[in-house]
Parts: sequence; structure tokens; C-alpha cells
Amino acid sequence: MLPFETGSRIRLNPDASIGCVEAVENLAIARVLAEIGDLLEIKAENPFKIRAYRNASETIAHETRRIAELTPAERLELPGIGKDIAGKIGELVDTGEMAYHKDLLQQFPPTVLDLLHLQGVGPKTVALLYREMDIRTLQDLEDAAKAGRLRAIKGMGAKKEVLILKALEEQRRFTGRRLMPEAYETAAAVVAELREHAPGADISMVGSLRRGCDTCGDLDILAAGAPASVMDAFTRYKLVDRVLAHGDTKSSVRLWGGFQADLRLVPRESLGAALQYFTGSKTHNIALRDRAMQRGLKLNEYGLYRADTDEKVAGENEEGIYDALDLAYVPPELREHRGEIAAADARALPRLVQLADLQGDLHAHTTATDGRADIESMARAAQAAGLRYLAITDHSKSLAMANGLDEARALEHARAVREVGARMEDFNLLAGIECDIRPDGAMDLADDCLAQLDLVVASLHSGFNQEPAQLTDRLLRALECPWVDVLGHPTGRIILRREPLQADWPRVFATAAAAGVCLEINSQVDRLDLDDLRARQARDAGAKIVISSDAHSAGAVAVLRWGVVVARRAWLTPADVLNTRDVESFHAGLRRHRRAA
DNA sequence: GCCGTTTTCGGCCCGACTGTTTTCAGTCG
Repeated sequence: MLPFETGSRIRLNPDASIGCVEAVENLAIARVLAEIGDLLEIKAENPFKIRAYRNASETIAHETRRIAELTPAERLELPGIGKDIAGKIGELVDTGEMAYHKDLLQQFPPTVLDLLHLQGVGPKTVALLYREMDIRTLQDLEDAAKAGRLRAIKGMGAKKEVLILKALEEQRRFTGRRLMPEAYETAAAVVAELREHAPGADISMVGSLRRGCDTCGDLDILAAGAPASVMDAFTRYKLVDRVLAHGDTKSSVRLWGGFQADLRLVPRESLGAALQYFTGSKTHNIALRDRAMQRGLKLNEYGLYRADTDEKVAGENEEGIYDALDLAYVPPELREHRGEIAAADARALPRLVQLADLQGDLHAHTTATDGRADIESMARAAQAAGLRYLAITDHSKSLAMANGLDEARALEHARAVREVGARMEDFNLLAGIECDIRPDGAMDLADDCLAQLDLVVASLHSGFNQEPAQLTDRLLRALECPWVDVLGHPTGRIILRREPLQADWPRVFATAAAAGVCLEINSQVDRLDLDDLRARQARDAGAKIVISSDAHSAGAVAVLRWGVVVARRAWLTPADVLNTRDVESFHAGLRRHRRAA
């Protein structure tokens, strides 16, 4: 998935001229290829050709070197890039345009690509809507659906109209926000640029980025002790599309791809106060200012002052501000006004879990199903990341698209995993499975198969439209299976695309706690499931939590950091997270072994 | 369109679910 909006809003380089390659970033190239894939799909082209463009797009989005700087021969070596696509990429890099992409956009207005991203609307529907009713935009579609005109099209009915209106409403609710990790990567690039410009200054991300929220509206950046020229460096940054405001202490820009970024400049002596102020959250800050007032103090972005004399009490660093307010330092992830001020007052803040606390990863895929790397590569990557154990948990047979394993293949795969594990030093491989929970709550694989594995992660991958009561029963039945150790991505949410499933979560958590089943925080950047609030709820219900990568490639183990952020926002300590333990005590904490004990 | 060859063309993940049918098309994962 690419972090950019759809449509023709990409202009790779507005002043495109030959040789002007700097602005053609990998993600922009990847997006052009992905759009070609979408447009070809609407044209009902050869599905393998469509996939070829999408594969090429994925490759480029994940390539760490800058494609624009590679030679044509080097580009050809990238997986999924052949002569044809390599040539088109070269054209794009050299001229800022790709004729093939432009031709396709002549045939379909770019706004139809927005339709394609609605839930339940695919390429056939988009083509039909465009050809039959000249529907080009989301607005056209909404008007037609509201007027009941869509049902006139063969194959569409009143129910489909309702679904489309619902999808439109969801999309509206989500626009303007992005996944936090994407925002973080973009902000990190801006910060790096500014640091280069002002090496002596203190430049950092603030706002929701620093608090670790799972989505981000705009990028807030703070510069303390930087020269005034940092504002020019910011507004002239290569990925700036439009300057919205340019002042001495505050500037705002729109970046290519849609992010708004704000830069604030404060004197160095105000660093702490400004960090505190711009990190928020708003409700946390209000409570903090209230506390200051009660102590005859006032707090703003420049410092903490005595209300009567304006004498400065604190402001150079954040710790000093909290200290002057008789509070323990509150980690940014907790600043949501969810009890952190009372806890800081009582010196009872938790010691939050950190990435370095994790000793194992309990959810990973391989080429046996839909992963990109083999068992050994996954294991080596986990080991290189500093972990001591990894569970290989490929899909079960219901997930046919992912080439899910049936009982025989699952056991054969487990043998292969154990064989690789036996060869590794100071590292444990667990042979597990991510077993589908069928619509009726039954496990996708037979009990005697699950019993022979080291770890069973049970997950929902279909039947998301069930009623809450039915869904709850389904989950409770899954928890009854004695071989289920972990409930994987429990709520099924896809951030910015699919809301968490509506089930009786307190009941599910309580049942899991009683049965000894762990709840997963899935670290995939568009899942982060459980979310912070539910993870805290689950812990409070007595359930153990695991933080897992759900990695589908060797490098993807790195996403664990985002799962840890969620855990921190959930107030979790290392003791709450089962995979902070060494492999022996981890095993001992698993349901299957607790049962035996 | 890419890949990997039995080196010049055939293979490339496919089953479940839903809303629309009246035996299926489209979407999703």
C-alpha cells in the first residue's frame, strides 16, 4: 500500500526539465506504476500484466536505494522489473513524465481512481459506472446513489446503493489522516534535512507523531535554537508542493503526496516548554495548565512562569516543567489525559515496555504461504534484530488466496521449521500456525494437528459482516479450542479503511484471560490491532498481551517498533507482555503448557 | 509484463462471500 492519495495530483516535478531527477522519489515512481495497474484493471486488461505493474510498484516502494540514482542495468536487476518497465521508469526519471501513464489517463479521468478505493467497489463497477452513467467523481457517485439512480444499472440494486453510501461516508471520515508510520518516515526526512541545515539546533517531531498516535493529520516539527534561515530551508525543501504560510516563527507547507507540515521556531531556552506545548495532547495540556494555575504559575510554549512576577521557573527541558508542577515526567505516549496526571502526581506511572524488552516474535509468514522469504531468512532476520526466538505461523487452508496450509502441509512445514531451528545457535524457532477462525467459530485445522504445533495464533480473515452477538459467540467458541494460544489481530481493523469489529470485547477479554489465551498487538502499520485502548482494557481484564510483527518478509520484523508504541500507549509494562520473557518462561506462560502443569 | 527456462513461450495464488441472479459476477483477502 502506498502512502499517497490517488488521482492525478501527482506531478512528479512541476518544473520538469531534462536531468531534473531530484524530485522523482521512489514512492512517486511506485505510485505511477500502481496507478497504471489500477487503470489497466478498469480497462479489464490481462490480469498478469496488471500484477506485473503492481509487483514492480511494490519492489520500488520497498527499495532503499534511490531508483533515480540507479543505472538502467541496476534497475533491471530489481525483481519484477523487466526491460519494458525499466524503460518506462527511465523515461519518468529523465523527463518527469511517462507517456504510457498519460495515455491511460486520457482514457479515464484520474478521479475515477478514487472510486476504486471505496470498499466494495472494484474495477468492473468503476468501468460500468463511468460508461453507463458518466460517473467520474465521488460526488457524482454520491448524487446518483442518493437519487436511487444506480439501481437502474444491471447488476446493481438498492442494497448496493446503501453499501456505496456507507463506503463514501467512511472514506470521508478518514480523509486527511495517514498512517502514523508513513507520517513518521516523511517527517524524519524533513527533520534530517533541517538538521543538516542547522546542525547546532535542536530539531524534533512533536504533536501526534511524538505521542505515537496510530494516524496523523499533519506533521508538527519544532526547531529550538535554529537560525531564522531554517524557515527558508523548510519552505524550499525539495518535496514541498505549496507554501501555505511563511513567517519568522511558524511556517506551513503542503508536501507532495498531501501531508501538511508545520515548523515552529523557538529560542533554545524554551525548548522544553515548546516540546511540552506542541506535543500535546490538547486535553493533557489543559489539565497541566490548570495544575499550574492552582500553584500560582502559568504555562505556555515559552516556559513556566510565576503568575505574579513573571519570573521563569522552568522551560529549558521538559523534565523541569513536570518537576516544577510536582509531577513525575510523563512519557509522550501517555499524554492523552487518561489518568496520567494523577499517576504522575502519585509517582505511580508504569515503567513502559520498550522495543529492547522484546525477546521473541510470535507471528511471521514464509514462502510456504504468502510470505516473501523462506524459513531460514526469516529466522536470521529476527536474530539479527536482536530477538531470541521466532514463531513461524503461516496461514491455514481457508485462506486459499494465500496458499494456506492444510493439516498435512502444516505438519510437513513444522518439520521443516524444526529442522532449520535445530541448526541455529542461540536462537529458537517455534513451529506454529496462524489458523483461521471459521464463520461458526470452529478452527480451520483439526485439533490433533494443532496439538502437534508449538504455537497456534487464531485469527479472523473473513465473515466480517456478522452481527456483534454472532461475532462474539464465534470468538468465544474459538477461545474454547484448547490449542489456541493467541488471538491474532483481534478486532480485524484496517486503519483508515475498516473499523474494528463490533463484538462484546470486555467479555472476549475476560474469557481469554480465564482461558490463558494471549491477545495480540499486531504491529503491521495498517493494523496495530489491538489498539491502545483495547490493549489496556485487555490487560486490565487480566489477559496477557503479545506484540508480534506479522512479518511477510525478512525486513518486516522491524515493524515491531510500532507495536511497541501501541503497547506503551496502552500503559503496558514488560510484565504485561509475554514475549518479553526468555523462551523457557515464555513457553511456561503459554496456555498449552499451563494446562498441562 | 516478468520470469525462467526442456532458450522462445507457457505459467503466473484461488476460494468464500455477497448481492444479484434464477446459475452468476464482482469483490475481497
